Amino acid sequence: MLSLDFIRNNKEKVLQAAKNKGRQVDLDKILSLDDQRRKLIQQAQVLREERNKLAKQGKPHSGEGSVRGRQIKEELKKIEDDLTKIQTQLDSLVSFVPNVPLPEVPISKDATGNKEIRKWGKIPRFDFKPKSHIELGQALDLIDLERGAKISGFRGYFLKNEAAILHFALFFYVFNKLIKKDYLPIIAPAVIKSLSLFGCGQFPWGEQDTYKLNDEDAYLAGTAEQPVTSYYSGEILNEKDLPKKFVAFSPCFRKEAGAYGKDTKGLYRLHEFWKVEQVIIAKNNIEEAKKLHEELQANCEEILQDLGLPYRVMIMCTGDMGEPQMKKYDTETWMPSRQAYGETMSNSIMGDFQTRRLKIKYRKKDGSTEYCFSLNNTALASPRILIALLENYQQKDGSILIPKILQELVGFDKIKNEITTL
RNA sequence: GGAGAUGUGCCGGAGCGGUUGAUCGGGCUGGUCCUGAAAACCAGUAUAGUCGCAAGGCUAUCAGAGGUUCGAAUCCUCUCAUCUCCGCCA
Repeated sequence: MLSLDFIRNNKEKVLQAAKNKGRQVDLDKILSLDDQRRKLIQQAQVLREERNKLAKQGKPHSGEGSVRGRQIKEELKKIEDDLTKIQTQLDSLVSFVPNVPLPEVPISKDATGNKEIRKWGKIPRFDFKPKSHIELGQALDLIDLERGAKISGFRGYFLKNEAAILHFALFFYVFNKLIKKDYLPIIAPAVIKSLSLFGCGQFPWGEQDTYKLNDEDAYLAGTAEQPVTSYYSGEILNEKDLPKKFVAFSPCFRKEAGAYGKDTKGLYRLHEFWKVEQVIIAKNNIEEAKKLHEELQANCEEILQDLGLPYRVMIMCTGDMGEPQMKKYDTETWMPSRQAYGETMSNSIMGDFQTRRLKIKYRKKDGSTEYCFSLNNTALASPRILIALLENYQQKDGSILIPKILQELVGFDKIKNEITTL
């Protein structure tokens, strides 16, 4: 959420940003509502002041004071009702104003405007017809999509045998790696309240992509970003404790409401997956935030390099970034069956967009307070990463090699070309 | 799921209709003293909104939302959270 002051003083900038992100906002309406709001607040304040003065005289029960008191009560009631209406309307409109991208972000309507900034690794050349992870999964009894659909529904899956072990080992490996870099390990709840979802900017835009439970205010998180960024909501942190770096693990649930017919086969687009996420709560300083953003980026690239998976890094253009974001890198990993890079990590600077909604501040040395900045990047999401892992490492004999770094953890160095029952 | 209790500032803990944003104690920050430290003493120590160039004023906030009243931390209703006991259960 942007502050009304910022909107007022940067009207053109905000308007342009919304346009570049393909969003419509009515800033004139917002500013005029804000004017009305402030007038009403002033009127209410004057009345309350008078009421307080009368009350302090301590006149009991009847007399002139109580007559005026009753008048004030009525006038105040009317003003407060008007104010509530305007405030509600204003809050709703402001909550829809997207964040302003940084100057270096390419301006474009859609994904075609994303720019590749870096590439790593060699795309494997197979001297045989490589299988997709679906075929491999079936041949080696690693993935059961049929029974997944039978039991869980569309996009359901079972991971079995070595794939199940690999899935676990990847999380553990990545978790430990980031702990060694002084990220605080945290396991986050997946059942969360709308506060978190609104605070992170998932709502109001992404409601149709979020599972709502039957309880009054309970949703399934789409990412640990939501619970973990909200962790300090309503709190004031100490400047000396910033930045707070988390490595968070949680299940993730997504309805994929807008994705019917997209990536319907295999492990690419699922309703339910697990993820290790990096989350940072930082000072309100864009230069520092950019450094941390690069750190988050370096971490996820290091993970792909450890795993020996070829990838490229994209800077996302205005039209392909979310509303809360100021700058975003997507890291895409090579997936042979797609003959393309597929998104595996997403790294964003949110500025104070989320922290303003969540009311996360920090106290500076001079005693004043300011909204924090928030950032987050995937560390590893599985099963999606298994696509790259299984497909890139497959061998002519039908087996699949395991990256060195995981071998000790999983207890084998290859998935043999035979159905194993572990 | 059933029964009961409780929710006050960074923490502990008063207050139970009328200058209470809130006694007091602790903590924290600054200062005095001291070779240094401790102790002691002095001062300061919430957040948000709003008006103002500023100094500063005003308003709101005692879990949250409503209500009663001229006036609410104090009374009423609902919600939420926590604790204890029973039941169930990884």
